Amino acid sequence: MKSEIEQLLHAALARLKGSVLPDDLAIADLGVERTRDSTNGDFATNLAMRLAKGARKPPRELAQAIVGALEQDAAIEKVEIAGAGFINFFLARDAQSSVVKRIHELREAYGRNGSGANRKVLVEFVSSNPTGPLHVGHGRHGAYGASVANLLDANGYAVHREYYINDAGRQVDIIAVSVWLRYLEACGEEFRFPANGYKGEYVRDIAAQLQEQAGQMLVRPEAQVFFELPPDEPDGGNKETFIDAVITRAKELIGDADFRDISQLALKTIIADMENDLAEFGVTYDRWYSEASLTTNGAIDRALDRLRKQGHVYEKDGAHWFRATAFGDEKDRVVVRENGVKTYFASDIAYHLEKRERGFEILLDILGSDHHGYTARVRAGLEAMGEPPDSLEVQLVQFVSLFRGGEKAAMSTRAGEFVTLRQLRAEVGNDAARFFYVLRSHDQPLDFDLDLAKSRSNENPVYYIQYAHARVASVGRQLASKGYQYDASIGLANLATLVSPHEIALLTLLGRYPEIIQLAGANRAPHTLVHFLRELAQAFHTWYNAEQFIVEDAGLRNARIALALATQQVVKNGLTLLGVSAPESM
RNA sequence: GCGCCCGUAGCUCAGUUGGAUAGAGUAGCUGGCUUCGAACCAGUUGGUCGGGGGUUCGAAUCCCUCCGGGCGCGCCA
Repeated sequence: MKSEIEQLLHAALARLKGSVLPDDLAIADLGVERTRDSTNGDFATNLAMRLAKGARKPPRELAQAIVGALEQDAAIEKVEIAGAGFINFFLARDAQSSVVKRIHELREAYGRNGSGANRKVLVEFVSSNPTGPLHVGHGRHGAYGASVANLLDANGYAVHREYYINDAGRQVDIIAVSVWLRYLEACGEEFRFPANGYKGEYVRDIAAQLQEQAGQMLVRPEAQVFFELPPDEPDGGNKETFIDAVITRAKELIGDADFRDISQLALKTIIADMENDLAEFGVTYDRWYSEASLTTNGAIDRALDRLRKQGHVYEKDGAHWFRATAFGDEKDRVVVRENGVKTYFASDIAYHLEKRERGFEILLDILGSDHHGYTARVRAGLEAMGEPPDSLEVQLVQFVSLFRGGEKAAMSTRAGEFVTLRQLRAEVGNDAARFFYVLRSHDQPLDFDLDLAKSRSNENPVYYIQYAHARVASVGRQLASKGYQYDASIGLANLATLVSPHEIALLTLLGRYPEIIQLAGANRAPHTLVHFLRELAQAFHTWYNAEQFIVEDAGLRNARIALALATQQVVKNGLTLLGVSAPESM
């Protein structure tokens, strides 16, 4: 409807050029928008106010001229000038109710559109280190990323979902040595476990697997060899040395090959667990991309070659530096360390180059808000390699705090508090979790109210929306039990009988849905859809309480049921994009 | 110190990219089930949009500044 109005305005402005409006006037945006208040019509534009200066006419006078130049259109009932110079468009009733027909035809495709023009977008999200189970923070990334990917898909983008596995580097050694130490413990050794080792219960589980596979075959060292290190050896903070000593010792004792086998077992187990956890949460990927593969497939060498050929790498203090400052980053970045090992940053730009090589136009990274420094440097890397820096888009997701009984719930592994995504899902259910995670804008810290999320009561907003869907299903059952049958052709032929304010309000909202999908997709903002669905459910519940659907008059009855079914369809379409189920009964 | 994000009703948050009288949920208060599901609805109380200045027809939104909060700033990953 918006585009029809824009066409009418374009034609009107063309007619006014050279007389009321200057010949060379360029208008980029007609400013046609939905009105907030229906007393101002269905659509409005601020065009006259913006053009007033160039036309040297008062806004209202110019608005009058524009309205006078508009052609008649069957879909527009009337056009008004209001306020400082707004032009308000009121839709004809037929144009309002025709949305019900469209929804009946398109069904689950209603709202989907081609605005993405099939552009290839790679959405990378969660990408948590494979060193332990996913926690509630990752859950937000999963829910948000999956919903954004769904929205982009609905907007006609060619979407690819990817999880980047950090399966290279020191942390892999740390998880491996943690497993090995727990294995030793299970074999009866006694020692002080390193403070920076991974201490979760899952490590013991993997150690138990190891024990099953290996029996008592692995070399059991004299524990003293490393546990008699000086007690004042630093083993806290971030710059650990004790754990590195333990890793080195472990490799000496059992050999690199066995150590690698342990790390492979740990990674395989943990990744399988994360994949399973996310899949149960309705979050699935097209590919799990291994960081380690960047070395084997040559992507890192290709990336470094490109940087070197462009002259953006120099040597200092024995290390190789990327001149990131030449591309707007705040400091230069090491890509190859003094010891010859490539940095995480080298992997990162290689990964993004490789995404470009696979033909992705938009690289959408969904990252924790603590990664905000990362954007500038990866973008600098892309630009230096000759790729468009704008191809990288980063959405930062803020942290999650859990609240229980009005108190902030502690989230420490050590205290054995509620931390994992799996626990959260078990406590509140997948639907409530998916819903609550995207209820708030992703760039806003999230207070997750556990009591509210798991309450099976009227105060829980997820049920409010699902209830609208279930209620329509219930009407269908009631209809059958009263001996009626819904006849779509009668219903769609009698849409003109839907005239109450509640029905008009509902029709208007249904018509807005495709715009909401576009808006939410363009802004990477699933919460926009959540708020819309709440509004839609409210309009439905209001109508439901105000009118009886199952009435004698067959025309009215079928028309109302057609509207109810259209509402149900849109609720379902929206919830599906959010990964929330739309139950027939609750 | 430098950089990024943020501050809207008692609480949790929207606000369609600068529009019309700043809105929801929740909490409080008042009503509505013999009737398609009350997990619902109707009504009502509640605001210096952190403070100040600026830009313009028009600012919660853009700019400056101050106050307050969160997060980053490794040859870690």
